[in-house]
Amino acid sequence: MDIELATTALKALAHETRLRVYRRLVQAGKGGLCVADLAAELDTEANGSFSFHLKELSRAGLIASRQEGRFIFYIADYPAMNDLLGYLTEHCCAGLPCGEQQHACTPTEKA
Amino acid sequence: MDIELATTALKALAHETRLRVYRRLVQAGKGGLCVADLAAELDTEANGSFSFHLKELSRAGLIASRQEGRFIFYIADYPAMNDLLGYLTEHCCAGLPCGEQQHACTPTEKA
DNA sequence: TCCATATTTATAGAATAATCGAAATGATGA
DNA sequence: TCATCATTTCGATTATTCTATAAATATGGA
Repeated sequence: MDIELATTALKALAHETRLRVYRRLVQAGKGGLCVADLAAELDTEANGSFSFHLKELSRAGLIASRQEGRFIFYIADYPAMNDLLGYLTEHCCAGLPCGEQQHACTPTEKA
Repeated sequence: MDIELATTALKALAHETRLRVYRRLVQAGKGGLCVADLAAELDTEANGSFSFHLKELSRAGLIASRQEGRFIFYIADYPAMNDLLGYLTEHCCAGLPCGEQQHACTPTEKA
């Protein structure tokens, strides 16, 4: 993780719609959600603006997509998330013990 | 943590200068660093632009300040950081076991 | 008091990002 | 093939954020 990648990811998350999309996908697990369902759940429309935000999250490497018939499913990229969180807290607290724990979230096959 | 606070924090971090400041302060521990030292370490200048970025991080609740003589020390707000990280990963992976660990970083008195 | 240092505030212009509506693409089933 | 649904692309407009510069405030020392 370098600083450019990190700011791109943070910028992508720094928007209400995108943050809600991302959190919902993180919660959805490995199966992901298709655009229409995602929009419905977040009480918004699957229009140009929504598509733009999905692309921003994709571009930042935070989510990926997969086509299934005429639906496109988006899925959270868990390793990318863990990298970002790790980057924020790296070498914290001047090396003194502070109860630091690396965050880890690696979904199982079933999820 | 609500979504507005979260986007404010992420927006604050989504800038190269501010992210570098923040990471440096997280690493500095409870003592923090004064503006001039911070700027020197990050190879930038303690000018209006730098001050603006510090204020953005402050406004977002990510850092705090304390005056000591004519120096102002900035300090990372660790609980705020932990709240933000927790917010991003809340209820991840559809409730299935995924090795999730809450991040925790609570500096000791000495730090 | 006067000066130097540390930091912030103010303001304006430049750069970036967000929103909207309409048109375009691509997959599916009748 | 045609109509339809799901989604993206494009272009214009508006809003937000960044940078730079100068001036202002506050502190401590001569």
